[in-house]
Amino acid sequence: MSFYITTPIYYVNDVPHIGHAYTTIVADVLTRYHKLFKEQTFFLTGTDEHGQKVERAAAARGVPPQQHCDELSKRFENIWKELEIDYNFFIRTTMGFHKKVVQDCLTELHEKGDIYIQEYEGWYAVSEEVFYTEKDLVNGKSPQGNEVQRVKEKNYFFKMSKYQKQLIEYIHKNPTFIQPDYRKNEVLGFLAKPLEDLCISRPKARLSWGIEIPFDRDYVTYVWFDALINYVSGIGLKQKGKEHQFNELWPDAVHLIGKDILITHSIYWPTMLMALGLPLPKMIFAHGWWLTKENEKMSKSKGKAISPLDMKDVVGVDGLRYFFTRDIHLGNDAQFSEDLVISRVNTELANNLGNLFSRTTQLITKYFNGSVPANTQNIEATKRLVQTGMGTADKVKAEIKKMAPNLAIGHIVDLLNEANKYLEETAPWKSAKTNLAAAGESLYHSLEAVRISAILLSPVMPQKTEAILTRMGWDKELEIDDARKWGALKPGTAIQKGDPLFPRIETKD
RNA sequence: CGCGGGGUGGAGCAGCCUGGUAGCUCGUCGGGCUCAUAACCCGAAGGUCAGAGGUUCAAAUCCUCUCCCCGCAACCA
Repeated sequence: MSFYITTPIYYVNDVPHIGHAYTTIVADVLTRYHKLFKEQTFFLTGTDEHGQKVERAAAARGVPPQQHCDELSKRFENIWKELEIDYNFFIRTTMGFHKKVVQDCLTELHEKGDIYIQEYEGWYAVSEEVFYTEKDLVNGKSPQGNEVQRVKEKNYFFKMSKYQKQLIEYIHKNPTFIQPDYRKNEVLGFLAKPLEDLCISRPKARLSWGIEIPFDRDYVTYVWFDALINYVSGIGLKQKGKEHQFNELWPDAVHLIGKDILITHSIYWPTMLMALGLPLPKMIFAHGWWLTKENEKMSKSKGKAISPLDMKDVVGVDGLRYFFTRDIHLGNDAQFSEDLVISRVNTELANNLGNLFSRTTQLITKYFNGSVPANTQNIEATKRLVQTGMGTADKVKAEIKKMAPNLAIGHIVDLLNEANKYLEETAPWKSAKTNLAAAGESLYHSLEAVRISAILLSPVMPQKTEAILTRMGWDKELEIDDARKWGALKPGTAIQKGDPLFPRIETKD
């Protein structure tokens, strides 16, 4: 059992924004969880680099398109580094091996008869270099108001329609193939109408920045063929020596996407795979959007106040990762604002986790010379806490398997709440004066709650949780089994005091 | 009749598929504690679940209709 997750490849010309960051962070968090579960994982992301926009942007700058892409692609790689994204491979559609795989796929489908050439007529706006259909035209001109002329052009088409019936059957037989369920219904609704075939080429005369069609050197392939293939080329399809890796990973593939590209991923891509005789990915999961407080989609024009990515400077990278994972039910839309981020981070990270850790370590320092007290279980309340704590790891795992990281974190927060209550109930700051053993017991178990929570939160906040665990002398490689074992922390271990790991963030007003 | 999502105490949401005392977080109010990052703990107020009709012993939950928000609308060379 392995876990292979992909993000879409981002259009290299785009400035990295909240949407890119959200998808990528969620993919990273899920990957790290599966690693914690000791599964083989593979996380693929990258950039989509061909097409007219890139060609034009490069020309406008007076640089070769490849150089333009090299520079812009780096912006994504750099920001992923900042956001602690730990991908296995960063694919770029301009990489040689990828082009080769795309061409091999095109050849295969051409030979099979699933790609054919056909002549079309349309209205061409010379100044814009864009084709329009009859219904696009406004008063006989392009939507931008430019002159259009009638032009004929030949292009290659993929026989998508041929696989429509097969795809519908597949979706019915595999109810979790497209998630959430309501997205599956949306796709089935789309498939209720006859599919048209997919145009997959552009003549070089109009677009040269693309992958050349191997059986017709006057054309390059366009968008979908170039881009979607990355999901299989990136893990070794049609590459010598990588067959094993490909076969191992591909059937477990999860495509994490935004809901805007649901149709391309749930219809174009599966039919392409069917034509290529490849199995379909295990799951296509479409997530929702972050909206403004007014429930509007975030856009550059509207969100001028604060860039969501700048939130990492306010709440830290781990704080932002926590918010993205915790504050939204994967699939749905949710609101994003500075207030919401700060509030979530303050209540759950500063007040709940940070403060619990802080009070526990300070009491241990004060009454036990900074070394972990004995693990006894004589107090009634201890048993209840242990009971909750032992079950947390499996609850977290179950929620992650259901693609519900927000609920997974919810179980961890529950444990932390329990621990805070426990501390209140057992009041070691009082009992230390009359019954040191009882105080030690309650501090030991409070600390265990923190240790287990930290291990279980490590996929979400790699840096902060490492800092917590280091302070309690826990330097093992993290795995979920250690979060199942209540009492694994060795009595006598030295605890380091330190500054608050999650300082409260003060709001301006 | 384009497709889809949503309308649940002041705010943000869960619950709806598989009907059966309306739940969570924040906020508000009162109390406790004082180890801790003005944190932590206990308690309270506050909702006829957008509206109407229907099915049912029973509906936020199923069906029908209406109103209101919000997205998407690929391919279309």
